[in-house]
Amino acid sequence: MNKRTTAKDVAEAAGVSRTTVSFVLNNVEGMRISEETRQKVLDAAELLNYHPDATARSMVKGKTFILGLVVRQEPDKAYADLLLPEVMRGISEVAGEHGYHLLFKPVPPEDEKNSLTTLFLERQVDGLIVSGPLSDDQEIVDLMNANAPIILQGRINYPNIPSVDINNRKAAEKAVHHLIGLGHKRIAIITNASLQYSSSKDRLNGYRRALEEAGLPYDEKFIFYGNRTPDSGFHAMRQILDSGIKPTAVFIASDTVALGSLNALYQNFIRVPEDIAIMGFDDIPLSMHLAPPLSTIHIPAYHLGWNAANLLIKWLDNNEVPQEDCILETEIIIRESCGSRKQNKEN
Amino acid sequence: MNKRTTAKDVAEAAGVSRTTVSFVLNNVEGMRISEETRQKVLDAAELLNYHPDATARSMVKGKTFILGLVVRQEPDKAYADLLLPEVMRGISEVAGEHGYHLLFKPVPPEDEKNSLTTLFLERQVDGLIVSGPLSDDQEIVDLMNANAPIILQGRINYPNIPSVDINNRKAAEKAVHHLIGLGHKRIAIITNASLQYSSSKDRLNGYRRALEEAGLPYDEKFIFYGNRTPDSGFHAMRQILDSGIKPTAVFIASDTVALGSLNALYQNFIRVPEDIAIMGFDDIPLSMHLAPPLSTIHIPAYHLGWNAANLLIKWLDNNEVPQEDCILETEIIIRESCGSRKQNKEN
DNA sequence: TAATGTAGCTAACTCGTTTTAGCAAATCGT
DNA sequence: ACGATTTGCTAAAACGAGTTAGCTACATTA
Repeated sequence: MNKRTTAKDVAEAAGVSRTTVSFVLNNVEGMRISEETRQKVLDAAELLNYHPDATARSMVKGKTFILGLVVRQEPDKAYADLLLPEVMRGISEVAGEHGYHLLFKPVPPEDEKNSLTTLFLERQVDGLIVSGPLSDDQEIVDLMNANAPIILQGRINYPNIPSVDINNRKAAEKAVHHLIGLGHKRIAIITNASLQYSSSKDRLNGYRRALEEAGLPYDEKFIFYGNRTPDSGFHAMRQILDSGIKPTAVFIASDTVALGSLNALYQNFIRVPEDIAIMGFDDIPLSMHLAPPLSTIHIPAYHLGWNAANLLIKWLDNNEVPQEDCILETEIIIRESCGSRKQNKEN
Repeated sequence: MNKRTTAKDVAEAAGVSRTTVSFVLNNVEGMRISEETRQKVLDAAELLNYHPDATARSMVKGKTFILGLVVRQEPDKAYADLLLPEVMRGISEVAGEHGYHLLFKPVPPEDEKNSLTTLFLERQVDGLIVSGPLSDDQEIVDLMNANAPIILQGRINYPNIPSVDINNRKAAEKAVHHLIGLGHKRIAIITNASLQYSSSKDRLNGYRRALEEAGLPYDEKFIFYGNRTPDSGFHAMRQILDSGIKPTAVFIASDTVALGSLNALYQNFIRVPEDIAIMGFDDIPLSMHLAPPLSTIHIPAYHLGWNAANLLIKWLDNNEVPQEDCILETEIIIRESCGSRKQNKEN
């Protein structure tokens, strides 16, 4: 069991002090090191294959250089989320550029032991990005008040928490408006998740607004609930079919959920879009490959992650709390699942 | 800017030494602490909301309690992988139970700066799980020789590297055998990735074996290449259609790739399974929800992750290098994309 | 020649824990 | 009542870096 090589070993090999080794290897400004010594140190470090211990460095710097990405869901749902990887990719890209690593962890809301707070207070991470918070997430509020650097990917009912998000309400409105424009009057909705999540609530609100603006009735019998998984979409669609409400269109507020719904329709020999129109939400990468390709709302997931990471790192590096929220634009993507009677063809 | 509370603060508040605080909070065996002092310390820690600094603890323990999950792919492909989240879930579950966190990072093979080695030598992580290695991955060999705790999820051409895997060759053979059993004689293949990856090579070999066993010709004109993305599947299928080889069945060695292929067929009004049979591989969670539901080979992804994490943690905690490889069983899942003329119905 | 400056380096402290070795007081045995 | 043991606690070292303050030797200036 050979031990790690430390700065001390390099110092001895080069015949200088540890201090000098540190100065050379970190290119410390204002420190006068002769070119000769410099080379000796570099050669010794190279020879011994020296890599500074990140833990020790964290210790003295007071930073771990790790960002935490926390998803406010049960692990099975967190890992089933087909949009999240894109968000992660955005975060990971920025993190890498700035020398940060990414620690990923699903932390369900009521989880006590592995709580958000612990993650931060034990200094496992320098800061957190919390994806998909509840609209009333007290733990986040507490953390913010304790000056924890934390960026929301989503929204909570509490002011002044830096966040990166889309306008869910407006986007859902756009989606339903599209269905209405195609002549649909009996439009059901399957939510993306339970209404304790702000995104679910907002999307449902958008659905309602669109109906009301068009003078169509908002009827609770047309509301069904998904919970982020294809399975939940499967069951919700079965409920719709069993309910006898006979919608001509369904707005499914999550493409992941829509996957299961489409399967339920397929199994019942109901054709899309001929027999029923389906409008999704999220534009997960595979939506375009479904049969039929899914019309949906595009969320710039990569950019959400990118922006969240940038805000957080600016906070950490410059110690300046981001002030304005970052709201990115969504885009309606018309493919084939609504039967584009209008000859729309974006993307 | 209020400072963190340290063990020293707790000690002062409780009127004892830091040593005692440490003993009490860690329940150190064999150390005699009076119940009275014990309570004073616990109360003080509670009152001050004390959380021990993970970095300092790592420093003295010589462990970070972080596992690295490294994917041997470009970030865009790593995050597009629809099976990986299941593997992660398995790892994450075990890691959590043993007090480890999970650091995720795509590290493409030729990447110099963010290399695997750095991750380990700088002691960012205690050990690594490397997913999807190249069959000839020198960096992994070097790391192993440097005694780094590292578990492969996959296989490389080098002995004695602990790994968790499936028998790709046999599984692919099973898949193609199924197609042959249905009467197909003109069977094309789209690989899951480039042949530098061992899994791709093994699956292609399985395809070849199945054909040869059945006395069917192995023809290079029937081989097409995917690279883990739906897009690559789309293009490969287009090539098949353009090639004029007119297969009656295609074995696509990755469900993710198959997604794009199915889309290409859909766009060309080619029906599955009526006009062409499609056999997938991986059984990603959404395969069952596709239209038509995809027949495929089930990989126990969660359990691969679970086993990899367990091996790694055993290695780290007990300092015993796992000896035997762990090969999990696959299962053929017959759904509808091959047109089950035989009345098979598993799952 | 003595005072000042500067180039080139290092000793020693710091970060917040865990852990080893050991000390004083209380209890025990005879 | 005196030595041996046990109880209950603490001082100090260690982990591996970064960083501050300062030291020596030599060059420059008055």
